[in-house]
Amino acid sequence: MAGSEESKIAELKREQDASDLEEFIGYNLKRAYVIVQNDFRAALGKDGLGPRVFSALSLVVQFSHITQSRLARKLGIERSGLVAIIDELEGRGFLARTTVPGDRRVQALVPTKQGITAYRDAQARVKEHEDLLLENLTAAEKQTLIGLLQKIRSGEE
Amino acid sequence: MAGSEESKIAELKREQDASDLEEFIGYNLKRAYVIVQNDFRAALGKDGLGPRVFSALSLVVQFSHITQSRLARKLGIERSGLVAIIDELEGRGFLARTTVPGDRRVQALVPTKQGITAYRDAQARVKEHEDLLLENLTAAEKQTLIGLLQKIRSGEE
DNA sequence: ATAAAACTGTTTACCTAGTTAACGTTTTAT
DNA sequence: ATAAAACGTTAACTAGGTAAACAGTTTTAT
Repeated sequence: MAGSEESKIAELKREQDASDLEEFIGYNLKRAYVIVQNDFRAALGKDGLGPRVFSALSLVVQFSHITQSRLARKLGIERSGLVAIIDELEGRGFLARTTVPGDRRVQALVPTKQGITAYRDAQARVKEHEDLLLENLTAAEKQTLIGLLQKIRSGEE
Repeated sequence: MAGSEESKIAELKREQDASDLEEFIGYNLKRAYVIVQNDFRAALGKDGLGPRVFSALSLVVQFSHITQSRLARKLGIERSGLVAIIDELEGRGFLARTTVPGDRRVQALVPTKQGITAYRDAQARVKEHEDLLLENLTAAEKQTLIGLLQKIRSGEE
């Protein structure tokens, strides 16, 4: 056992904060998520895109002409919930709902030039903030973390 | 480069799903968090404790006579938000708000016997479900994950 | 050919989880 | 003694999501 004065203090401090909760993946996940999400909001500012609107725009830019149903599935949310998100992006002039010749049910989502540049800009700012927030994690650690999180995600269809 | 038929297919599939979003820690964190949180709810059932109520109870059991302010700080939420949580736990008969002799502002939170057994029970069920959900992660991976998440958490005061 | 089933986008009502600002009470500092 | 701070609480608000129902459209069975 470590016997130095420092480690005893550190041990004591850890004991003080320690709780059953720390053992749960879910709890740690949530606490970390809240921190990163707050940083995200700080990165894009008060009138900037919210996390979910940013995510939707990202996918529309990358997968032009995607339908709302497919987009909702990709985001892992219900398509009813996507409506307000697309409304906002359309309202900001970042994408358009366009009709599709073969199928009058769907409306393909097409990013505008403005939407594309807005996304590139936001992407850069978020990345910058995230890098700063996580500066005490090495590149390898970040990659490990993403790998483990995706392993959790891979469980769901 | 891998040349087998399988790897080409796997590569194609990965490409199809790949998006800028996967690079963001925040996005991966959120998606994983949603999965684990849903599992948590499944573990405790429709009328079971919600995640935050469970967390609050956990800390009250472990730190008997804690005040609401200190508890809120431990949970990383505002003390105003804690009121409803404590109301619920008190309503279920899992804890009591008790007056403190020296200070008439505070109300020490004391778990009832019922609260303690309810917590032990819930704790076991959540752990069981979490283990099952994360069965494709090794014990070492889970520990690594927790360590990395706590490294993120350690950034905030 | 026609009826049934399935899919698309949408609205509405609801739920969970949290914040900020204000207030009355009590305690601490000056 | 008085000002400042801390405690628990309420009220109004924001964010993010679900479930159920709907009208219109397309696909599938028969």
